[in-house]
Formats: sequence, C-alpha cells, structure tokens
Amino acid sequence: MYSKAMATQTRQTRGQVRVLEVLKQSRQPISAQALFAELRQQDHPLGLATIYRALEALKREGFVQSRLTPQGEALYTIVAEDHQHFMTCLHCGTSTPLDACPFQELEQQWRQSSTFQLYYHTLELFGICLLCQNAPNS
Amino acid sequence: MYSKAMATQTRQTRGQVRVLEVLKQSRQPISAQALFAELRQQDHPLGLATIYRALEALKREGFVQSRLTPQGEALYTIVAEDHQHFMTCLHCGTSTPLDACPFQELEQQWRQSSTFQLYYHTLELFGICLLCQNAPNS
DNA sequence: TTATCTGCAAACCGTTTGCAAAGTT
DNA sequence: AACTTTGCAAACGGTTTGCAGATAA
Repeated sequence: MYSKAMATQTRQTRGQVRVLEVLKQSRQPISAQALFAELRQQDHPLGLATIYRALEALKREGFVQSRLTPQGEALYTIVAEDHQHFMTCLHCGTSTPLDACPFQELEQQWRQSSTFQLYYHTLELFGICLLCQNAPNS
Repeated sequence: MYSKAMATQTRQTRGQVRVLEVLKQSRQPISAQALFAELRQQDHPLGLATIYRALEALKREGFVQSRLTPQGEALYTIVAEDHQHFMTCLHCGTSTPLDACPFQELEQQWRQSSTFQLYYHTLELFGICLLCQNAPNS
C-alpha cells in the first residue's frame, strides 16, 4: 500500500510530471486546490480535473499517498521509503511527519494474534505545535 | 475530547433524542444518510438537516463521535467510556471496535518526550475480516 | 491516424445554511 | 409573545465525469 517498490514506472503524462514536481518540492501535505494555485503561479497552469486525474494515477502507481483532513479535504504527499504518519497542529495546520511509526512492533504481533487480515492502518496526532504554544498572539 | 464526563446535559430536542436512540441501537458506525433512512423506516422521519444539526449538537455535548471513511463520508458512533478505534473490513465495510487503544502506553511517553502538545489522535485498521476471508463468492 | 491527455463545464455527493412554518415555554 | 426546533430547498466545497479539442505515438 505504501511501498514505492510497487511503483511500476509507466510513461508519465505532462500532468503527472508537473504535479509530482510540486509535490516533491512541497514540504507539507498539499491539497489539489493548492496544487492548482501553485502550478498556476509557476506558469505551468493545469486544469483541476487534470490534477485530480494525475493524483489518482500517481496514487495508483504508488508514488503518492493521501489522507483526509477532519473537514474532508484530501491532502497529498509523495510516499516516503516507509509509510508515514503526521502530527498536525490544530492551530496553524502545519503537519510534521513522525520519525517512525509508533505502531510498528505492535502491528507485527497483531498480525499473528488476530484473525483480521491487516492491510494497513492510519494514525494521526493532533495538538498544538511548539511555535503556536509560544506564539504571543491568539 | 472523547470523555462522556464533559457532557453537560442540556435539554434535548426531539431530533437529538431520536438520533441518539438509533445510534444506541446501532452496532455499526452509521452515516447521516443511513440515520435518515433508518428513522424513516421506524416511522419517525426526520429531515436530513435536522439530523446533521442533532449530530453536531450531540458531538459538541460529548455524546457522539465521528470519523471519516476513506471516501470522506462521516460515520457516527456514541462515545464509549474510553475512546475507541476501529478495524474496518475493506470488503464488506464492517467496523469492529478494538479492545483497547494500542497507542495508549506510547501516548504517555510521547507526551513527556515531545514538545508537541498532544490533544488527541486517530487510528484505524483496514483489512479483511474473517467472514470475508472465508466467503466463497467474490 | 489512432489512442491518449487535457480543459471546461456540468454533474455529483455529502454537508451546511437561510428562511418560513411548526412547536415549545 | 418570544424563542427554539424543524423541514425544505438552495447553496456550498471538494471531487468526478462527459465531451470536444489538443497532443503524442
């Protein structure tokens, strides 16, 4: 599910290339709309539909993963070597990847002890980041 | 966030009462649309808007919690004593609550070692349930 | 030329909101 | 009478789809 290894490199479309470029340079999980704005700013405008289609293809090919904000907006990231979880600041919205999946060892045991055939899991931490804790205003 | 204790009992509206009833008798996390259908079947029809407003109030008062499907549809459950995670079958969609939060002990350590002020977390397991593993068809 | 990709606009779907009618105190 | 809750329909926001024109093999 998260393995880049499964990514069989099919020929890439212009849309996929450009979306992937922005995704690579972006340090934050980014929405389709934000991609749209960014691409337009870089003078490589791309239709929203094209962006969604590119993202879907990149996900299918294992280059990109997505998750949903609590409001239901999809955020996209290039997949890391391993799968990745984020802690997200409820104040400023910044997402920081966790160093490691805290659920890793547990997952192993779990696979053996349970009849439920585990494919993948999601985990996300929400709270207030250091910057916002120290921020004077609001 | 998940504590029923915080639920200050304000007077409940008809909508809230009926929604809560269905929620209590439902063994599965249930969508607003499904609530709508169920209530209609029980001859206590309620407008969708009312259902959403009731759910929002019940969440605010701490009786109900919600999570998002990968497709972005909100599913609602009454809050358990403790907070709860689910494992969800990718084939039949059934959600089963986990006995305990696997992140519990880790969370403690985490609060001390990190500068990120943790409020809450989400965790969900996806895979194939035993029934679907053994199902002959499809 | 044949197949694929793109952009636009319209459709979609879950959710929210404005408003007037119904219900409550 | 003043306030709250409800239902309807319209609006909304993110995403998907149909289709015709552009692009690539």
